[in-house]
Amino acid sequence: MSVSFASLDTMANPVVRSCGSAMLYLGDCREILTSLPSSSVDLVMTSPPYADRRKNSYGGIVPDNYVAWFLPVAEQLFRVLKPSGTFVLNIKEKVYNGERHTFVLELILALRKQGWLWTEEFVWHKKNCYPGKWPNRFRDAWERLLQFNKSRHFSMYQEAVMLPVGDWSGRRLENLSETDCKRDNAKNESGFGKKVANWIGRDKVYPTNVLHLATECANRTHSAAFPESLPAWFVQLFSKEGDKVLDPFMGSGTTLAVANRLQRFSVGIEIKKDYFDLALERIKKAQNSNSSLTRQMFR
Amino acid sequence: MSVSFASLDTMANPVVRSCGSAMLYLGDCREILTSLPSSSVDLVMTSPPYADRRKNSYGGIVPDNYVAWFLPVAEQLFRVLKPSGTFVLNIKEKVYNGERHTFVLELILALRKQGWLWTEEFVWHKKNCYPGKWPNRFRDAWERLLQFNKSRHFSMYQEAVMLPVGDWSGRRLENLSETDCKRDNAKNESGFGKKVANWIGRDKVYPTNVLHLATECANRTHSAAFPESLPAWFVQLFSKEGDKVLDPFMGSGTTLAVANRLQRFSVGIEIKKDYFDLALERIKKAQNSNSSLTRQMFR
DNA sequence: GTTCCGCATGAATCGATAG
DNA sequence: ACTATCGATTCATGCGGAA
Repeated sequence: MSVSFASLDTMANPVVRSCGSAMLYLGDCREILTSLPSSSVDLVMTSPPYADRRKNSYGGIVPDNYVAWFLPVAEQLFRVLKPSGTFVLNIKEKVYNGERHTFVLELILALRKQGWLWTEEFVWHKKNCYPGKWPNRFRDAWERLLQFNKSRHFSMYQEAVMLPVGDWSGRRLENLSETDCKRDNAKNESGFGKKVANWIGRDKVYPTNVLHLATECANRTHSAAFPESLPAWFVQLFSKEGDKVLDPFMGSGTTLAVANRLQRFSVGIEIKKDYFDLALERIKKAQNSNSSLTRQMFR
Repeated sequence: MSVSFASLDTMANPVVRSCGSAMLYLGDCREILTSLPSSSVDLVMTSPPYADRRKNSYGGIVPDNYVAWFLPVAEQLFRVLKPSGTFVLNIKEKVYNGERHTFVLELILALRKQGWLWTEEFVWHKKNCYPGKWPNRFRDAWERLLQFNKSRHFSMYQEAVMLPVGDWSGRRLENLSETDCKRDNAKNESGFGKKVANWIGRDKVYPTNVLHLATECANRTHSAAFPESLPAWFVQLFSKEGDKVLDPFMGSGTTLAVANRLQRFSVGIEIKKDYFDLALERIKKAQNSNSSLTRQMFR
């Protein structure tokens, strides 16, 4: 592991840290993105501040201004993304005055006008979503994962995210005792999904556009924005080893840590210093340890 | 069960059949809706014909014209719905030229301009979705269930859709063991794991806005677009016994049959005669038998 | 009567072929 | 070129027949 220091002389207070194959920028992504070369990124995977509830960063964007605020960023993402690349946006509108806000819908329409193709909308089903009880509403247990592309011919590595056959969740598990479950789960920790398939020893099936992942509560150090298995799934699906993954709203660096561990080059940008430091620390650790990714669960 | 004949003298070829507490209209809902009284319906639950690229198919609505086609219907629905009522729209955009079409997004925006409140978007996860394999896309396994209201104060009977543990009797063991595995793996700190154990002693659990239902595809008697448990859930959630439920795109009458069985008054409109006949026959049968609703499964 | 296995069946989508 | 049609692909589910 090597840590070096670099500077961008076009900016006022440039801070860059590289750690292995990861590069972390501290600053406003609207600025920093302009310094990245065109058509150099294979996958942009990000969960922008609003979905993260990080209201203080980026001046607390109110939903009505969200589209206008996001479009310049998206324009840069379009530029730095390879023609065969993919842009995955994790977002979910909140309730305002009793309604779901429409800024995500408007964002999709605006991005298309910008030239993006709205290829797909994945659903992330959060199994253990935030608890709560309201008289006119149930708990929100899903988020959008919007897939955008520059071209209809983009890179997709479906085999990398294949699943054990559906029989696994049905009859198979029924016959196993509880101790069997525990034992096999322990095995799974090192395998990141593949082991599960081998465990059954049967054919694999392709997943759907619905992702079943539990939100991680295990990590105490940072408020888990999303589980590692979420970016891991998209990193494996839309990039291969040696590709470059970009997260312009890095946060605590979940996407970067995963991309790094999966042998991708990664670029992260974060405007808040405490998050930046957190992410850097995390990448360093990931660089050293062989800690495994959390097991993914899809159905 | 009584079957009577009525006529609407404002229309050219009016056909109405009433069967018990259900009333079925044969004709174009844009016309027939105008004959229904204002503020008389508690729940509109419908799954309109999807926009389709084939002209021969039902309705033959081109996606680009979908919003313009739907708005007059929605205007009438707004009129006939009670202020405390709810409008649930089951819809999903298909892929056109490699992209998800945006007409659903545009429809939501247009409906809001019409005065509707976009209260919530439920996700119906179709566990057994249509098969297929493509180089750039996975199978589509979810549909939208858009909830619209006239007012922020609408009727909602959450207790009616709470998930009784008893309903799981067939698969409870599987569910528990599965969840136990996850708990052990996640080392959950928030007490979520304990909750799982409490489920056994607890009577009921509130659902989320994600519904897990399989499509009833190969049902010999009738192959419905959606399973009965889907409308059953919303009928129970947004209406009570003696309320009036309307489906302006009745199809084979799944929603009506369910509403009828749940002691609601129901009104169905269908433009195609073969579907109309099918629905009528179905209501008659439902009127006679005490067949239970398909078991619902949420996770 | 149970359980198990085989089979038809979908609110799908792409790419090639035909008009 | 642009649109309509068709074949190939794929998998959870319910039903019927077999053990």
